[in-house]
Amino acid sequence: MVTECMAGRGAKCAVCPGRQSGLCAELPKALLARVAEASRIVECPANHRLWDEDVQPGFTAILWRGYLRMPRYSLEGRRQIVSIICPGEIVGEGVDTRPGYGMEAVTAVTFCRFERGEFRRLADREPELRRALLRQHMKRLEVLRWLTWSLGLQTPEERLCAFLARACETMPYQPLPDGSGILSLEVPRADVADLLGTTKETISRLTHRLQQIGLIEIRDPRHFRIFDRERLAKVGGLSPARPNSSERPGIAAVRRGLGASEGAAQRAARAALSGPSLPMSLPGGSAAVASS
Amino acid sequence: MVTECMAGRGAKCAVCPGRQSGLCAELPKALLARVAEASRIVECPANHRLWDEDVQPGFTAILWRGYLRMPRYSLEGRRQIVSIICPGEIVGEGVDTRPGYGMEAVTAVTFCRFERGEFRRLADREPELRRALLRQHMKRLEVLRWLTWSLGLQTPEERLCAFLARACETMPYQPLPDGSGILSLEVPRADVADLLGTTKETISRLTHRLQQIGLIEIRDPRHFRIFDRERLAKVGGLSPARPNSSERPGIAAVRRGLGASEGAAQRAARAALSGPSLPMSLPGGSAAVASS
DNA sequence: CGATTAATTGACCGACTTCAAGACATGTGG
DNA sequence: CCACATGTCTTGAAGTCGGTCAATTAATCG
Repeated sequence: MVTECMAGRGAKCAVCPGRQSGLCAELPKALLARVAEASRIVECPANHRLWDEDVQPGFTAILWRGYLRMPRYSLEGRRQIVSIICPGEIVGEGVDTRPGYGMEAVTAVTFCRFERGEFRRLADREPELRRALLRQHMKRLEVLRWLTWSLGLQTPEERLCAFLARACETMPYQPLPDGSGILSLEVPRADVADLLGTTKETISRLTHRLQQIGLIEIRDPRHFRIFDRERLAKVGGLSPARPNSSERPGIAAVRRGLGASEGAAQRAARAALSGPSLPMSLPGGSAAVASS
Repeated sequence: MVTECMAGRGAKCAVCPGRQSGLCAELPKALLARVAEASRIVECPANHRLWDEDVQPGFTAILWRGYLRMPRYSLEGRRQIVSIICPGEIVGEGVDTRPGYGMEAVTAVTFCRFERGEFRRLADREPELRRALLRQHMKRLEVLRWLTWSLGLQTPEERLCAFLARACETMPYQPLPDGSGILSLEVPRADVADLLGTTKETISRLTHRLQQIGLIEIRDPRHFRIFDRERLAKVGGLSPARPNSSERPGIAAVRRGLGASEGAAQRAARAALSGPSLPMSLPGGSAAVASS
């Protein structure tokens, strides 16, 4: 199942797609070399289980390519995906060592593998690495908080919009001259559903609804044409107003924009109006205010 | 609003209720003294806002007494509480510095306050503190993951049971000779509702339903008599996680035993029947299997 | 190609939200 | 001590979103 690829030690990072994002992007070159030295490259196919929910992972990894999911099951056998790990992110070190959650490859993946304790030993010696690690933890926590918030008080429709908007930053997205772009959804419907706390049926219905109202176009189940990313993000409650997003945003930009929604005062004012409607309800037919 | 209490430096930890739990419990005495030296004690009343959602907190704190909540609002003004902080926990350092989330006192609180950077400087010098801090982060992440999972695929009823079971560990709980005990719910209904992603009405209805079936008894809105913690935990689905020892007594026991009422095996069997029912649905009227 | 899996679409219905009003406690001032 | 206000909690009735079940179509792969 697991193939080890013995690329030349030095060449590793040069060809790593994750080099520019996530943890590695934050490290100075000398340190990066030392980190690379301690690891080896591994790849495994889609749906491979990196570790089971009741087993402590014996290693740490930095994801090169592909996507991981972190599921937890209910007693009835239903599944909630607690996070999707994207290229450049680190897994297993400190954050993911609690039982109850497995780790599986959504797609075929390639990653840098550090044996047990290796990474921690490095971090103990290198303050720079430690700080980068802490920032990674914060990002993970941040994303998880967003998901919690979203599951708590957004509709599936809003969640899907938010998901798609973020996918434009974290998954293959090819901009077209007219401002739209093609998003390759690397994650199957079922996984999206289980991440967003809904069902595949609902996901299907919603994507088609978004198509009806002209937000997206479904070319095939895995490829959407996105017409208006900002509007998607807005419906998804990500960030009402983005200051100056230069093109080619990069992951960091999303994360930053994520929390910076609006001031407390503004929010309080709106709440005081007692208007219970969605800020940008979709014509399609979600609750919205409609009647009155 | 904020009262500073100038207790004698040395005496601080001796009288701190949080001394035995959370971060401080993990530190060696000498280090603890150094940590205490760097802080001062502050208290503030219920509903005081420690910081706003769009403001970076200028300090770090270890909670002595009382409870904090971490809310995030939707655009319509609805609120999701992303975490409840209990005595002994640390806030503001690294984990809570992202915008979008405020921090408010649920009850009157007392805490150890470290000025900006003070704590981080300490952690940079003290590996022990760093490790303890990391463990704290993991716990926070763990709880948040549980909440995410719960919001994703538990019913409000199950969530409430889980919440009550955990409250028996984190809030004043007085055991009675007959095996039951009195739980003082320090958190108002509205906060519980916003934590569990439901409404105060539903919380009210559910507590009364739990009373009807004899799981709890409502003495007054803030005090419940808990008859069977294990069963509560089970209904709440709290078993899969935390085989980790060294936890406070009680919750670890959930995994064993479970009495004659119903075992996991039985439940699994039911699930296998493709019965879509709740694992321990209550007579009150939740789904149940019924038809077939 | 047939066979298996993924995605779609439709019909049904029930748990929860919403809206609204009443009960209950607590506090304030006259 | 009562009247009144305020806030928390409770209870009822109605409406609906989204889950479940089921059946069809599309994609994928030996």
